[in-house]
Amino acid sequence: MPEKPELDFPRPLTTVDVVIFAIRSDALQVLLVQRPRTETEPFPGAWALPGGFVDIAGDRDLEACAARKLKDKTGVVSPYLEQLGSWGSAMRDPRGWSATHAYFALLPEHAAGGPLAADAQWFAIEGEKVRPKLAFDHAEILQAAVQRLRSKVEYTSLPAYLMPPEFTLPELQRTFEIVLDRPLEKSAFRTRMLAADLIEPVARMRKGPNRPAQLYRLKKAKAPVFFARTFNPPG
Amino acid sequence: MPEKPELDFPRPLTTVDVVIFAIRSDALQVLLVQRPRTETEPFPGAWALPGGFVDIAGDRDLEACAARKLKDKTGVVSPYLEQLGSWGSAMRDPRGWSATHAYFALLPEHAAGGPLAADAQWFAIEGEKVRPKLAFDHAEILQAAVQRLRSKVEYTSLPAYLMPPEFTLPELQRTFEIVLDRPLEKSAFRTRMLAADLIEPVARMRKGPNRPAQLYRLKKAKAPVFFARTFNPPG
DNA sequence: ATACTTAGTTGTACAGTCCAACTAACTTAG
DNA sequence: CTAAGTTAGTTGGACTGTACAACTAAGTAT
Repeated sequence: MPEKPELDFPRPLTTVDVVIFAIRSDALQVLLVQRPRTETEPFPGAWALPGGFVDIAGDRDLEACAARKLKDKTGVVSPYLEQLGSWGSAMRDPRGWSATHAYFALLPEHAAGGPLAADAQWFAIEGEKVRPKLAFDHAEILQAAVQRLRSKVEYTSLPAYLMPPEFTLPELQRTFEIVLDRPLEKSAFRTRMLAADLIEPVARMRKGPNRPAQLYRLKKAKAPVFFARTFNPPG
Repeated sequence: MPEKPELDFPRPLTTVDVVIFAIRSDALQVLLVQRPRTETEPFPGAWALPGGFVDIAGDRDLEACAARKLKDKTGVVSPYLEQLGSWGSAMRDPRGWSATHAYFALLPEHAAGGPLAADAQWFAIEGEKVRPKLAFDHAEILQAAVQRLRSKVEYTSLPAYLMPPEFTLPELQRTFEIVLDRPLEKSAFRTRMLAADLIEPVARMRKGPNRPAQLYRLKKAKAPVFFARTFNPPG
């Protein structure tokens, strides 16, 4: 064994990628960025998750690095940022052994409407994928993010982070349904949401062509609520 | 901007750590290793999670690296190995910016009884901690592992991986209770386990000083089962 | 007024947990 | 041989929350 063997080990490339979700046009969408068309870069011109190398001089930790990359592309700070997992192997990046730390973020509708970085664009989720072929193993990471989001939406209040500051219960239910891609039962949904210490009514109504609906807002600084059951007990 | 700026970025140290759980002496225990007492190593003599640097020449991917480290310390292959998350920051390792990919593994009782590496030892979980002070941020990682395990045990069949090849329903319930650190209701537990397509009876009974109990085994190659509810609805 | 649409409630059925009491099968003490 | 003790396993009633469906409420449009 040589001295200081470990520090002399070659180190993997280390990146952070962020899967940024929002509801836009009544659909679940994800933010992608187009890779530069430089020949020295892998996957030139392909779409990829926003992300990049950890800056060990500037980034305090992985989450700060993820928040920075999110802010770079959207200009906003996400109300919800969760670590998704890490992917590392010899093959995933043609430049060599690399590992990425993946996060996923939920942006409220109004925040997702703002200006984006020039290379960024929203894409609708279709199934667990997105239409363009993604760089690296980002299709796999995106699929894991969609699965994780859907599975948590079964028993948590995560979609509340996708809502504007004030919203009605039918709008909240619609957001759950968009994420889950299946209809939910109205009365059970209302019972569950109102029983949770999650939202509170505001003194206004949403007026439309039909019966007005009560407006609610998230109780302040609210962490996601965990429910004791999934929505539909399985088969 | 210099050319090839990113590849010339200094890279973080990259490690993999494994939180290995087993039931021993009717308690949830975790495997720790004692760090070498070499002066050039950080935390000499302290207890730490088994792990170490990724070998980019030998390890195909992160999970293979975790499985290798598990095998090094216990000699066995875990029936359950799940990624827990990653921790990376400028401060967690005195040698510089480092990131670790943490996994957690569940060993069946009989596999956890075998010979260990010389520097390895089992420790009981007390609360969400272990008695010795751990190196690096391993106390935080261990705490996250215990929380993840407990939370998943509320609605999955994970403890089945901690059981020997044949076991009774009361033994399985006891394992759930050890992990959750709280008693469960007998009839609801049996209903749930038998309704799940998880275990099957074998043609033998566990004989003891009292009424014999039916022996079961896991249905083969069984992925963990997810239940639609937690055990005790909160509130 | 009447039809239409969406918001919100109500009632019955059902699934599964909670709690408690019960029966079953074995060992040990006397 | 019987009685006591222990653990395995079942049963039944109360309760919680979803499923399904029908209902009422409040607005707009014709």
